[in-house]
Amino acid sequence: MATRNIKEVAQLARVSVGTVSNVLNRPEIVAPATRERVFEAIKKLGFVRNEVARHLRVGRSRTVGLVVLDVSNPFFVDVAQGAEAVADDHDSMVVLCNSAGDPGRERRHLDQLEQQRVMGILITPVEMETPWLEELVARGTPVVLVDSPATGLQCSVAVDDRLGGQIAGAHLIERGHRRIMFVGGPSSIKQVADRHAGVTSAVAAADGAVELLVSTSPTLTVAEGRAIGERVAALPAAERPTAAFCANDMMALGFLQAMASHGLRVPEDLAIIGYDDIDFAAAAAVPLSSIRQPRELLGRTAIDLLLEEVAEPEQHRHRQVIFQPDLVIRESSALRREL
Amino acid sequence: MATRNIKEVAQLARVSVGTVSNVLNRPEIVAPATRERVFEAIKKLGFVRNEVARHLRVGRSRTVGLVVLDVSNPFFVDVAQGAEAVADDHDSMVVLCNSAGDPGRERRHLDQLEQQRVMGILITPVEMETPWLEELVARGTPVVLVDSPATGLQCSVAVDDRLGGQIAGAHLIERGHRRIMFVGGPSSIKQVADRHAGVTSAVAAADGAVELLVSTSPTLTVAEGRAIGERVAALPAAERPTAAFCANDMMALGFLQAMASHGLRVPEDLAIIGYDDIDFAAAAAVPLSSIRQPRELLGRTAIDLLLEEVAEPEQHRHRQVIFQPDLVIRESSALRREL
DNA sequence: CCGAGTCTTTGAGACGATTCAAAAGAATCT
DNA sequence: AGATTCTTTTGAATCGTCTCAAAGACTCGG
Repeated sequence: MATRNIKEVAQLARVSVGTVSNVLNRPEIVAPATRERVFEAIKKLGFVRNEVARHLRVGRSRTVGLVVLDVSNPFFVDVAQGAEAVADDHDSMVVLCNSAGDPGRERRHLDQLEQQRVMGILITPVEMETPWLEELVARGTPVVLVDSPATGLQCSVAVDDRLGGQIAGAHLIERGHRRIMFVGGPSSIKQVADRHAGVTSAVAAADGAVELLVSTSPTLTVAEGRAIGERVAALPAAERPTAAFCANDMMALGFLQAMASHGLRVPEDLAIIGYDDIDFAAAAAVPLSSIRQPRELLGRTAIDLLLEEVAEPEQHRHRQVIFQPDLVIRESSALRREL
Repeated sequence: MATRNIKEVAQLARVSVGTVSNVLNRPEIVAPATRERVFEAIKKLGFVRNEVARHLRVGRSRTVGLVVLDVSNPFFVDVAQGAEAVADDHDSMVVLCNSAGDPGRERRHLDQLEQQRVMGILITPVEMETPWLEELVARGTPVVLVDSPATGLQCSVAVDDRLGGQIAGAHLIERGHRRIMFVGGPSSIKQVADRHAGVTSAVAAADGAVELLVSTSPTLTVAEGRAIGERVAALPAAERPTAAFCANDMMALGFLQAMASHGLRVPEDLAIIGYDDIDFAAAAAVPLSSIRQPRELLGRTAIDLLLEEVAEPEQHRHRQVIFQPDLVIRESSALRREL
């Protein structure tokens, strides 16, 4: 209730509001004695600067919005932590928003962030075409796309998902698999589409000797992975793939659970490889092979690009940063299959 | 750049700023024809309402801060999702802040939130005594403590951690364990202290027949769990506990990994039970027994209490809501040990 | 003691939306 | 037509802070 303002502080310290403002923002230009008086008044009143008014006057905010596809996926949490670490050093704040794969929620979050006049937005869009994102950019909010296609309209950081898919596919083929399933999500998500394209090209390179099955689901969750796993486990052995490449580790974990509950052994009966290499992948029932992405680095780089654009809007040139994924082989795909 | 304001809209629509504001806030009191003209102007200019100015004038914000101990712990992510679901229905926004167990970071986040004049704060404090939190409350920001002690100064929601510890201890004792280790964190964290007290009381109830070892670490992470696990695995079998109760599932997962890498079988050589029952617990190398907490409900209830306090500050009475934890038995503690 | 520099402090506008008393305009009734 | 009521619209004041031109206070050399 008793929220004090600069004017009350000025009164108590017997100075003008301008001086109080100076003490707050450029203390070095205020005479030490005055400065001291003002500090005392601030402490006595319990004054806390109203960032809202400051922001209104100054015109730019110190917070950055980060809109992710799924907060319950540790991959995005790690990206967020990377971004936050950098923001901290620039006394900015990252507000984390969860679109949960829903374009409607995504849009509401973007609207809110724009209304708050955030400094900028980092986003992993739900869909490849997002007209309102482009309008938002056109109206002047800097945006950096995270782990997503580069449209040239803004900066982006991404990991080469096509390459990741290719590496995963090549690895399974090298291990002797000839019947591989891609367990994916909506192909409207660029990452999913690229990983799929990657594994497809690896299969194509194997000269027709390898068969690629595809199973998709609306979301990339543990539950969906388990559901697809159930269906696969129910197939007669001859029709079943011998390996599954899951679009992310969450699905892979669910898929793995389904195998276990149906008494199928991993990797003997079916090998699994996931994507992202989240920390929980190594702790799974069968430690999960995965395609590793530099998660924190992704977040750090994204906000670096944003801060760069904000600092020098004039001479800023949009850039596309692309990282390489790595293959991490664990037990779930360790076995070499006899042909 | 081209960020339009209400005045430009008014000009284009040939009305006063007051009318534009009315269209935005109480469209029903504006004549349909005028309303239409204003909407057109808004669309043509790409006007987006400046929430900062609005907030300054109106005095209350529509965002709630949620400060958690560890964003990388899915438990807190689930709490956050519960809170966000409710916030959504009240077109409010939850901003998630991570104290990462560091009182300094916690304080910085609280300062920032107070400066932003958020509607209120939900927090799982790092330490039991947090003087600046009390000052913040005294200055008028409503606070709800989440999963934390009730001081009477504000509302709180929690799960009975003592009971949870007791249930976990009783379960292990019932399974025949006589040498149990509590794998905990800093006892300055109330949850840890309570879970410890709970298991201690369960041991005491067993009439001296059971020995309780304690191992603590500075943080409740997978890495710390693994480190303690390494030390335990290195002990001669006779000195080793036969069961470990970990202060949360993250530590339990780390502990489990250490067992596996030292060739110790779970639950045969050593049983494990965790706390929180995060989704990944069931997907672990050995599915993890755990004490389940109503995670989303915790978040929902917390923000409900906050909204209630904000809506009627006068007649609001602070309340302490306490939920009961449940025991979930999985393979990691399923075995009955022969005495 | 004066004038030219330095330091400090002042205070009147912004910033963009909301509010609300009052004015203007329309409709109804006598 | 004039009085009365109801509906719409207006625009000045306000929220709390920052900015910046200008005033005031000091210092110092001549």
